[in-house]
Amino acid sequence: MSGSDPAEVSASTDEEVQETATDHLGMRRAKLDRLRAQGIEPFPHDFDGAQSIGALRSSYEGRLDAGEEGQERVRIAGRLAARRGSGKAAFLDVVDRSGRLQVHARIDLLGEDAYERVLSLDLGDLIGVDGTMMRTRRGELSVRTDAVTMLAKSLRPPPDKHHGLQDVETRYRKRELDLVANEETRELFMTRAKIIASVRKFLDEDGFIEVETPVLQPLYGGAAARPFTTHFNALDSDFYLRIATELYLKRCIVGGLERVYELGKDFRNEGLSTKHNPEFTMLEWYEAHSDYEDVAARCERLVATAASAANYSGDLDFSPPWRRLTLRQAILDGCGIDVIEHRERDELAAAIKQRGFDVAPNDSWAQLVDELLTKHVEPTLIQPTFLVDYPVELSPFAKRHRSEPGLVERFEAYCGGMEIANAFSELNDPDEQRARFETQRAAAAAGDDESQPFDESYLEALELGMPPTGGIGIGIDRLVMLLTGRQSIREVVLFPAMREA
RNA sequence: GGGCCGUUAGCUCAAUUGGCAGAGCAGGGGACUCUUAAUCCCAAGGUUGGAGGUUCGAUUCCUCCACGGCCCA
Repeated sequence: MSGSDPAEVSASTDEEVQETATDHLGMRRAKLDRLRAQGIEPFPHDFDGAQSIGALRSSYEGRLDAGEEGQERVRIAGRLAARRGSGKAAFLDVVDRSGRLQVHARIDLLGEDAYERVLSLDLGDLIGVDGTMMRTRRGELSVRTDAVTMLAKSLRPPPDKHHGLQDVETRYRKRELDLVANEETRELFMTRAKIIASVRKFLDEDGFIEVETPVLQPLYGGAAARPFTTHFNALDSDFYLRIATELYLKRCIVGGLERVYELGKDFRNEGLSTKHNPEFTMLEWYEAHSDYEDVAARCERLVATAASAANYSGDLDFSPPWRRLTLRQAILDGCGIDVIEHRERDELAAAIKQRGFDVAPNDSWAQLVDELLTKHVEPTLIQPTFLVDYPVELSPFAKRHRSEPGLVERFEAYCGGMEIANAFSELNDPDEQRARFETQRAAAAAGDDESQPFDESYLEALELGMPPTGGIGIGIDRLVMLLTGRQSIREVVLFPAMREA
């Protein structure tokens, strides 16, 4: 944009401003023009040396009595959130990521022109403030300013200064408005970052290395889910967005990396709900020479660590050890049906009907078990609980149980009525893995669109030899929901998936 | 996919049986040198989500559509 012509700017006089009194954008643009006409750059390039408001507040804790003025020069930067008074002295509330601080602006310290510019600031403008620290007579820590700098003019009005932004749809679609208006939202996403940082630190300190495996995959796998499909132009072939990182991470274990983790997005082409966003953040780790018991122990320690990083203070008790019970026992407790006693499909279906529950006519034995788990057990698992020892039919990548026939060494972690983790002693016998893929192929042929595609290159990797390995996937968004007390995944994802407006 | 609820000023919310669509905040003009949801005075601000229908008259009743929330599948 070229420099504005003062002659043109003068056309934007007070009469014209008055004419468009409720044209918020127009009013703000007029002020922008006026600043430029005064030779003031409304979008300067930098503003060095601003202190964090939160840090400044802490450092003045217990310092300065009410009405007292300090000597230290300070500089803060943030968004103008409120203004009180005007005549010859005004109070501004400036908000940065760490908090809010009052600024006292006086005409005798700023001079008439600068004070006039302070009065013409709009709520939402980004400003820098220089001055000295003081406490008002009522004890409010404040900056007594002698220089206010426009850092970026805001051309749109911010949401209500007191009620914030309430409309859920707008909060999700325009998260920046939510972040500007609602301190709670800012805090939530800072907490989310602390949780994720604590997870990385925990694993790094335990000798894991963070790796990055393909998001775009020629074949998807590692979970029961439908994928997103895309076209790779240069290769002229269809690719999939990953639904899990599992198979590539185990290839890293085959390669000798011993302890690996990946923290990133998975994509599942399925419905949206308060617990499902189609792209979501997953943590998976794999550790050589471990089994699912070792993984469970690490999982409960990791979650407890994350809870403390989040300053969690709710009703859930994450301290290890968590409750452990078998899947069989959990379903028996939850609905009085012993799924292992009824190992045949029709037999189980009869038992379920006898209990008065519906049975979908085409569900397999495994699907019936999964249905019982999801409907009757999962909602009751509030305190952290490991359900252990799953049927082999539900777990194509888990190693058969060392003592229980027909079961695999697998657990799922449940908390707050939600599944948050899924783990197993990894199947490393390539021939058995091949047989499991064959079973999946048969399921696919029978119409199961969540079955595992046959992955020959994964089998080749296993044939090279994978050490005994334990692995896990943890849903990070759900973990954040639990640790921040949110009921919807959309509250903890910055920009959740939304239908086009 | 089904059920229920919602959509009104920039934001937060009202509006009686179907009878001129209102307030607070923000924004505009003015007063104010310790306010903090500042206060006081004045003026302004609307295609009531969209399209139809019923009616003399629709924010209100009906149908369809869009978007969202909650619950169910």
